[in-house]
Order: sequence, then structure tokens, then C-alpha cells
Amino acid sequence: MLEKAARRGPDTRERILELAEAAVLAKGFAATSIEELIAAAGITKSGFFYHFRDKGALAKAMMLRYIEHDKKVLDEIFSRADELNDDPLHGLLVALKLFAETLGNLPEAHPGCLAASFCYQDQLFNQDVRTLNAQSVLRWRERFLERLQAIARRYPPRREIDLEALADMAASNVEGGLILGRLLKDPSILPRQILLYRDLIRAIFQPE
Amino acid sequence: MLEKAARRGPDTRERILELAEAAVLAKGFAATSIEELIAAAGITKSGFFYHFRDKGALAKAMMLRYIEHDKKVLDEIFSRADELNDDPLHGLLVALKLFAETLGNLPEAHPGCLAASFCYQDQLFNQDVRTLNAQSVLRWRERFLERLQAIARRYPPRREIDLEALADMAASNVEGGLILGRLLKDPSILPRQILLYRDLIRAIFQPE
DNA sequence: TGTACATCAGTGAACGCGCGTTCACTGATGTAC
DNA sequence: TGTACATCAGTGAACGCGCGTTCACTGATGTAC
Repeated sequence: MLEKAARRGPDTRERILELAEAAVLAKGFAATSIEELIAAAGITKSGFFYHFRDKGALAKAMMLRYIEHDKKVLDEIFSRADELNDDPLHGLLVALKLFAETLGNLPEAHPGCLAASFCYQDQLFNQDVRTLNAQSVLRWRERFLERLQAIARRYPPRREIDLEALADMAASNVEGGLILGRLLKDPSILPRQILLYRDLIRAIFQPE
Repeated sequence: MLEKAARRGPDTRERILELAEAAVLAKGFAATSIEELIAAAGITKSGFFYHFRDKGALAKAMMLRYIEHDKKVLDEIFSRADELNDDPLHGLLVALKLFAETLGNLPEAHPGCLAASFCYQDQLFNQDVRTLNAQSVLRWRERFLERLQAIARRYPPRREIDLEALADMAASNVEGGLILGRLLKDPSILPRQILLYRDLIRAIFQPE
């Protein structure tokens, strides 16, 4: 037990999920074959079915992994942003700046979002997976709406504004920015969209 | 020749493309089988291959059809918006309002964008199709950027602003709104996002 | 106006390949006594 | 400390089905003369 080592591969299951995510973001779930995943992971087909009951179980595991990762990233950014101040507007502006930097420095050439990929193929998945997917975006809504409401209390905006839509715009803007970035193969689009969203938030709430 | 009628079905090719678009938006291109399309269209497999050399040719035809439709809708909305005035800001605000209404009243339960669907599966397509897809979003950029520049000349914004990002935000916001609408099965999200974008444009440029 | 030919919009049968899934088995590690 | 058994992380072979594609053919319409 001393070694706790790598029985076979070091966490094969995680490796499969990683490979699957990259493949799905490149060509979709249906076109991602188990065959190619096991070839890349260096196991046999039966090895795959030891980890996942069927292909549907792979989809669900991918979604759970994605949601967990998503939550972790957001948590970290917001807690870093709130570290040294307790002004909700300032905190959000810092968070958005951090977010733009994080997403601008991703190693992948054409990053994508699994939620978006799955939602454009959702007939392939069972209700379970679809519900999980909806949850991931609901968390964004809640998180940003809470923030914006706190900000609006302290800095009443000059004009009336649909706060829920403005909260959804955070996620919407990221999804849209990812798509434009992919279509035009321009990784600068997403960070610029986020910084633009940030500028708009500031323009709405910040007293002159 | 009098009848010019319906040789077999009335424009089978168009019917296939229509069916294919709906299927692709629901489950992706790879999972959309020729078999299901011909079953729905009421022809045989060979009939399909009379219209399309192979599945790749179907993809390209879908993209061309989508681009043409996209252009027509935008042309129409902008020309309606510009009909009775020549103020660029007012024109854009009217256009965005029309756009929100148009997209809010779509008959489909969960509308989607073929460009977005394809970009999340772009490994399935050849360079030809990918280039077409990029063009569709470039047209949005050009169109909105032109507008925004004209607006900025007449109404210099209070703060400096990244006009190109603001132009891209039009497309980005629609793509994002579609995704959120699908994920949450809420058709009101997209029109609200567009109206929010409109409010932001007004807040940036309109003199108090 | 009638005939010969061309084209358009398909039909029908067959193909091979790759996919997801199943099942009986295995060899290394961990645990009970 | 040694042995018996259980579990973990797989292997290997076989399966049937559906998919995209091909090929020879067809029957209705259009066109030339």
C-alpha cells in the first residue's frame, strides 16, 4: 500500500474523460468513438466498459466533471477578487478582469464549453444529463444576479435595467465569445468580450 | 410545361435541407443519418444521393442555405429599420427591437444556430465548409461595425469603447442567448438579451 | 404532329466497415483469519 | 508469517446492426427535327 501506485495507468478513468472532452469539443459526442478513446488512452475496449457502463455513462461523467471544474474556477476567481476589499462593484470588476486573463491564457488553440456542445446535441442524452447541464448555467445566473443586486443596492443605476438579463449576459457573453473565437480562429475575441462586459457593468453602475 | 409541377415531390432537395437542419440542431451532424432524412422526406437512399454527392455535400449545402437565410433576415430588418429616418443610432435601436421581436416569435421550441452547431463539430467538415461558416459571422461583424462607427461619429461616446468588440457582441449575444435559451428551455432569454444589448448601446451613445 | 433522343428525379439491391455492447476470463493487489 | 479469498482494473474474442456509398437501372418529362 506504501506506493498507492498506479495499478495500471495512473487514473485511467480521468484520462479517458480528459481525452473525451477534447474529442467532443472538436467533433461532437456522436462522432467521438469509444474506439479512438481507448486507442489514445492505451487500454482495450473492455477496459473502457469497466469504467463506464455504456456511452451514456461517459456523457454523464463528462458533465459532472465539467460542472465541478466550472464551479472550482469561478469560486477561485471570485474569492481572489474579494480578498482585499468588500465593495461588491469593485469585486466584480476585479473578478471579470481575472476571468478575462484566465480565459485569454488557456493553452488550447480553440477552447470550448461542454455545456454548449451538449446543448446543440441534447437529443443524444437522457434527462439526467440534460438536467445537469441546465444546472451549470443556473449557477452562473444565481452567482452573478446576487452580485448585481448587491451592487445595485449600493450604486443605484442611472437607468432602469433588467438585472436578471444582465446576470445571464455573463454566461451568454462567454458562450458567444467562445463561438466567435472558434469560428474566426481568434483567441483574443473571448477576453475582449469579457472586458467589454466589464466596461459596460462599470458604465452602468459606477458614479462618474 | 403549363403546370411546371412537382415532378416528384415539390422541391425534394429543399425539403431534405429543411429536415436536415432541424435534425442537426437537435442532435448534431454525425448523429443525423441519411436514413432518417429520406424516411422523413419520403424518398429512397439513392434519391438522396442524386441530390448530394455525399454527406459532405449535404453539409455544404446546409451552410449555404443557412448563410443566405441569415443575410436575408438581417437585410430585411435593417432596411425596415432605416425606412423612415436617417439617424444611424435610431436606426440601430429600431433594428434591434425588430430583431428581438422576430426571434421572440419563432415557432420552434428551441431555436438554434447552425453556425454554432457546426463550429462545435468542425472536425467533421472540410475546409470549404469551415470557411463558409467563418464568413457568416464576419458579415455580422462588418455590418454592426459600420453602424457603430457611423453612430460614434455623430454621437461621441462618453467613455472610450472597443467598437469592434461591441460589434462582435451583437453576434456573440445572439449565440449566447440561444444557448442559454436551450439549456434552460426558456424562449424569453434570447429576446431579453437582445433588448439588453440595445439598452447598453443606447446608454453608451445617447446623449442624456 | 410524330418520333428519337436526352435529361431529370429518382428506384432497388448489395457492399463492407466501424460502431457500441456482451461475456467469460485473468493477473496483480488487498484483506481476514 | 502463511494461506484463502475478494476485489480491482483490466484482456480478448465475438456479436449484430446501422451507416455511408456504389451501381445498374427506370419511368416521366422536355427538346430537336
